[in-house]
Amino acid sequence: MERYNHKEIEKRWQKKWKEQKLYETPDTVEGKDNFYTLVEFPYPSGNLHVGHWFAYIGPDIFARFMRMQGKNVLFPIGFDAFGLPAENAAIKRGINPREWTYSNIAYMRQQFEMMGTSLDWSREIISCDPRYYRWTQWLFLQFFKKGLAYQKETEVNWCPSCKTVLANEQVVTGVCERCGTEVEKRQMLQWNLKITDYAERLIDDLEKLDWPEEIKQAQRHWIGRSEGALLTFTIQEHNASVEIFTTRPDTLFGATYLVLAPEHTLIESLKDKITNWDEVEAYRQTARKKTDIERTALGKEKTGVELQGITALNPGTQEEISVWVADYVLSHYGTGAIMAVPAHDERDFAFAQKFNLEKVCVIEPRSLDDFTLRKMQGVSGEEKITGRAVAYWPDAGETPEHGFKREVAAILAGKSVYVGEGTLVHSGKFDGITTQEAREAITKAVGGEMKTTYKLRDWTVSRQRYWGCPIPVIHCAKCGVVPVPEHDLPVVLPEIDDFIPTGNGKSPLAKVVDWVNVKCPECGGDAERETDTLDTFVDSSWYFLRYTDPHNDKEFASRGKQEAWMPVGFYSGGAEHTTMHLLYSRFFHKVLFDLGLVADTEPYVRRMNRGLILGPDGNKMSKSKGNVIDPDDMVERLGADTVRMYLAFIGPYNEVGAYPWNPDGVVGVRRFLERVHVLVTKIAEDRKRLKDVSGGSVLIHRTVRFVTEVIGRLKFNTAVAQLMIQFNGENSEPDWRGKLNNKGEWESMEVDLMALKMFLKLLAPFAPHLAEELWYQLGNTTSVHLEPWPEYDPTLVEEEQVTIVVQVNGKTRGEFEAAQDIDETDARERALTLPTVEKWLGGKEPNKVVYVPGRLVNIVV
RNA sequence: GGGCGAGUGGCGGAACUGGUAUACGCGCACGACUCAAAAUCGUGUCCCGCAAGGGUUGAGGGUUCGAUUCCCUCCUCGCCCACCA
Repeated sequence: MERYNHKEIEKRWQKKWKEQKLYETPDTVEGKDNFYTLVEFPYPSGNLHVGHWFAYIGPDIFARFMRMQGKNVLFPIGFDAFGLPAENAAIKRGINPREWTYSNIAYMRQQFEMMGTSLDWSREIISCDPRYYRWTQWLFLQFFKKGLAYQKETEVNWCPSCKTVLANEQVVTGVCERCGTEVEKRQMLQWNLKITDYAERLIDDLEKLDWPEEIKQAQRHWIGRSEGALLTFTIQEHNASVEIFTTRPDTLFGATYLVLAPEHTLIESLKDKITNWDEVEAYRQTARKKTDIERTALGKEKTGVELQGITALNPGTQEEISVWVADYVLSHYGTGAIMAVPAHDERDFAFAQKFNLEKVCVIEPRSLDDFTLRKMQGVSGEEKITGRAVAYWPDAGETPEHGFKREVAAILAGKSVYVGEGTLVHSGKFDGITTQEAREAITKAVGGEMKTTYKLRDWTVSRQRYWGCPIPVIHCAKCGVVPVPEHDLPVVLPEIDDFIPTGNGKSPLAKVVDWVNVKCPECGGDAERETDTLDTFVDSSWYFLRYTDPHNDKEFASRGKQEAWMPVGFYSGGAEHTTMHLLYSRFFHKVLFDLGLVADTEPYVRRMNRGLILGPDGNKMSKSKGNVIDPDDMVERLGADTVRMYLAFIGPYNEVGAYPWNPDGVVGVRRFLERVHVLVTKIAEDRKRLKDVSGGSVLIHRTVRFVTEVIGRLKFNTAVAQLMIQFNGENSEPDWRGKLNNKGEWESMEVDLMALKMFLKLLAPFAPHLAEELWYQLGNTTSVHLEPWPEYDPTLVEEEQVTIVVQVNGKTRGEFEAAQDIDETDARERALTLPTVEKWLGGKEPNKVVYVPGRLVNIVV
């Protein structure tokens, strides 16, 4: 008998499947529903690591399962091929980015094939292919025409030493990754997409999605909706005003100063009136140099400068208040200016403490409840009280009520911050009303407006990089920004040799004079091409649509083909894309919907973030740590089926866990597959042992039910466990598979052919090569992967006889066998008469008996 | 600092809507086969205890006849965000 030769088996079937085009998906199949399974397309970094395997194996199992369930399954693949690493490789090693990318893709393709994935390669897309990015450009133009793509001075990371713009990932703790120089902020004219216009819909439409709650929650936080008010403060004597945003207009009467962000334009316009301009300007300069990290890391200590010579009028109190500039106010959120209420905001409180500014308390907490007070055990037994903004220990012997009063006194005296709700005080005619009522009342009274703001900022898509999709616009001195006419698309990325940045912040493309200089499509005069390229997140914001119609050269995807497949039924990917890619592509899809280009407003029905595979030492795999598992090597030694099945077995696929690769764990799976191989091969050699019994054993039916249910929930690890139980047999069950004795010879038992076939079908999604091999060995002549998924017999899986557990006071003291549907009276009777139970009762009468039908009796004494 | 998630044997993990905690795999121990070893197969394997029995799902409290599961507090780890007015 031949040993389990995984190399030979896997290679042979991979070739056959390819010849048979087993996994090519037609757009429609008579009598079958379509189902779209998607995995984020990979970046062609060079080779597939174990993480890629893990990423694709789960969905591959699922896709194979869905196919056998009778669905016409789209499971496509492509490459997210633009991006920085290709350009870096070009600069460092003098390789052409295109060649680098395409040779990586070629290598990765054959690795994917080795995995035994059921991907449909006929629909492959590559985002750096002009046939693809032509449509990226076309879509960009649709955004532009709708006013959703615009140019604006936007902040970039600038390395003064390399004289280049840096991507966020090139800035490590505030310094340039390459040269270690401190990174500066610099304003540059950049293309942005107006995602903020869609903020509300992006939040509201989350409701209807079948996504894990934590992903939705993360997106809500990212978008960051907050309800508040815009209030206007006039600048005394200078005929100017400042608009501020606050979520707490009810605290207006406690606003004792204003703070402007260093970048606020008003500062510049009041230059003449500000008497300490030099000081102010110096502060602004320092703030500009600071990176975000510095602004926050040194962060707790507040800094700022008063704008001397100007004051503002608090529209509530009509009192003059001072105006400050401080970098704890962010220019890009709200209006870039705040009213500071030190008595009721922790940051303002800290600032006021430092600069000795007045604090006016305008809210009085009504009761303990306003503090959301909690009593708890302290270290030495005393009680600690926490409120929204306070946490303190009452003095010895003090009751919580005393502590509360003391704290209220501290708040009223301006010695403590209180950010909770309560009743207004020191607020003129508004005294006595609740903070909730006051929000709108005060806003109205001072002529402000209620306003919803979002943390979400517009999406800057300009990149000063070569290896990206060219932005299809032309700058004409006369006509301004002119879109490239659609019939001139694609704007092809020119082949160049010099990828070194220009030094003035422009993309290397700016040096390609022939390419840059064009005639204006409108006036025919001299004009220049835009030299920025698009963020790669733009490429990946619509790729799932292209898969539905990958070869279309008339449209980005025809409406009919889209509708055959969209929306994506199941989308699997990494947790790192929760707020970026997932949000961007949802935004894209909504815009396309509004343009009448797609049918749904949401692209993905179901989303799952997968876990992470760690090195054997429990750390993230990295070359420097030497804990990288090379999948090629594992496949060589153990076979793709083993690696696949081990990855399925390693932990629950639908949870964002981190699973260490255990080299010893893999051998367990390999041993299992070897046993399966030996068994089926032996049986196939000795056909007369096969017995075609109708029905199959009870165990196989239960296994079918279990595996079916669990694959649907993506708990592949338990499915594998059940397949092992099935194969090893269960003591209580008649052995379904025959048995080998110690010498590897058959005991004279017949094998249930039906059960064996069902087993191989269940195995097929996990170990597709081995299952196929054994399936043919049993005499079948068509692929196991084309078989319908086995069905279980519901009458067989229900147990008539069950074990009912008997507890006394919640502790298990015995059990008895009974019919599944035994009624309460009988169950109670049986339980009470068990000798062990009688012993534990010790003659006492039970107080109560709880009966859980078909499961347990709990006797309480 | 905030948000989200997780803590179960020596290890990865299982346990459906609260109902026999530790399935399955690894490891380990013993046994069979072998001259021997590897491989393979079999048996055992949460802890304490000779046993009867008792204890155990990060710690403490609560709800319940019954809690890994629900609630509260705390601790630890992971991820994301980080002065968002």
